[in-house]
Amino acid sequence: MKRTLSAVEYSGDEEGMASIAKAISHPVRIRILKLLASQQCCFTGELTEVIPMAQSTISQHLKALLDSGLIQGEINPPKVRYCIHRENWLKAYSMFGGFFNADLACRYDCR
Amino acid sequence: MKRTLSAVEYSGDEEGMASIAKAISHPVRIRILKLLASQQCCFTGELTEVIPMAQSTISQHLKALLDSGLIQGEINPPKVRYCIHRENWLKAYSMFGGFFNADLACRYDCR
DNA sequence: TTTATTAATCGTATATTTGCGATGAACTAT
DNA sequence: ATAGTTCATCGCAAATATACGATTAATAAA
Repeated sequence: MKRTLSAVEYSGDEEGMASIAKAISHPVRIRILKLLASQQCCFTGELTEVIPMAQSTISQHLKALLDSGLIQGEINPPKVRYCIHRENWLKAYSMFGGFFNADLACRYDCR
Repeated sequence: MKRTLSAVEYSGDEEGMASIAKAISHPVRIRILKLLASQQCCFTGELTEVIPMAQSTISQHLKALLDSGLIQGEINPPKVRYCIHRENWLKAYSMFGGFFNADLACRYDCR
């Protein structure tokens, strides 16, 4: 890609929000998160059985979620147990809540 | 891309969330939304002056936001006035709020 | 040690996203 | 009618994302 020389500078907030949003911008990752969040305790790789996708693909999506910080993984050989990363989950909650706050946005009607 | 024949079926919710998330998965689109949301009244194309990016690129991002439903545009020749789409904005608020609801997710600690 | 299980990673193919300049469309003003 | 303004769209190039099968790594079980 032809990249701008003087690239736009974004705030940490802007990049953070975008990064979390990107993590949940694919339906299968939303499903994975819902599955993990609905487990009483945490979840392992039965995801592969529940979601009709190649194991490698699901592993890739898990990595994306890990990188976003929304989940965490605990190695439990030969299995790996994934679960929601509580702290970051709460952060995301307040992040999106603050962003989509109705009071901040569109105080006046546009029409 | 080699596409799965029997693609995973997603719920409307899953696709809706993913679609909105994708719309805000780029920092410049977050900035645009923040600019629009912070305007007392609505905004036009001064975005081009405020954001150091080619006009065509910004137009593309605006289109992406339009398609997501998060903003709306009113043609006001030769200008176009963009603003937050209040109703969909509120929908997004409750959507993300419900998703990241702390009670639903991670009731138990994983470690 | 050998075998089985689980999951990450590699390599590859294809699709999508991102960014730009150039052009075109729509409308105003002269 | 002509020129100017604003913005969308086109066409291109490069980066990223997505999906898969094959392989590898790590460990448990035999």
